[in-house]
Amino acid sequence: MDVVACFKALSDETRYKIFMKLRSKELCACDLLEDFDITQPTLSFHMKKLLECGLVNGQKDGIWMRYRINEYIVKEVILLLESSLVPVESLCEGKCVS
Amino acid sequence: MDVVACFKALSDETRYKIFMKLRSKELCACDLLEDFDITQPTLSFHMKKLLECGLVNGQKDGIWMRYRINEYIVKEVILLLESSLVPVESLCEGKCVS
DNA sequence: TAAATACATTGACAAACATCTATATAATGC
DNA sequence: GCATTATATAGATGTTTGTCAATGTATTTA
Repeated sequence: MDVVACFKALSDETRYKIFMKLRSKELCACDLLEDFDITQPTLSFHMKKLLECGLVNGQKDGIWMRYRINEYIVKEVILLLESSLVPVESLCEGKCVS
Repeated sequence: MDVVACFKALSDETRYKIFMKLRSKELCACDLLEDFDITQPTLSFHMKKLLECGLVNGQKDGIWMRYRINEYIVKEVILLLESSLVPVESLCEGKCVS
């Protein structure tokens, strides 16, 4: 899991909105295309970024691509962010014997 | 809180590492500079990005700048990511009366 | 098999970004 | 006040990114 790639994927306004539109919903590219003022190739470019980092899964279904959030990866990203909230004491701060 | 700006801040390998180095520690720029193979102006550029989005706070202390993670903003980012994990039922899916 | 639909890929291009050197600013100590 | 130290800013530059038009590739249906 490349967390920096995940952040990069979410660091574009359009991709972040796409990600949020996928909350608890499977959507195909044509659904998403209706909601954004971008061309189909641009959407395809953005979906590729979201797929490559793993935040979104894509499944071919006939002529459609069904996209959905990969909760496993999202949870991993959350865990890494939470690790930045560890209280000072638990990090030893040079006082631990080990 | 501009969550996309936060993701953008963390979407660079160096900045992500800086952020992780700040876990539960206050560090000044000169501390950070030792750990990375970049020039001082480049570090300053990265710190500005981390400050602007709010993920990191900076406090001037004499000639030093003391940086630390802003837990409040990190928690907000985590909450937004968690909202992408909401189970389908709770989103109504068009079946709710309201 | 031919047309239509959904999506991906390519190539081009302007804008944004990460980096550097050089210089400026601010605080400290002599 | 002057030298030193820590950090910020400005300007330049090569790289990456987001976007589009044009085209390619599957898949379904007539």
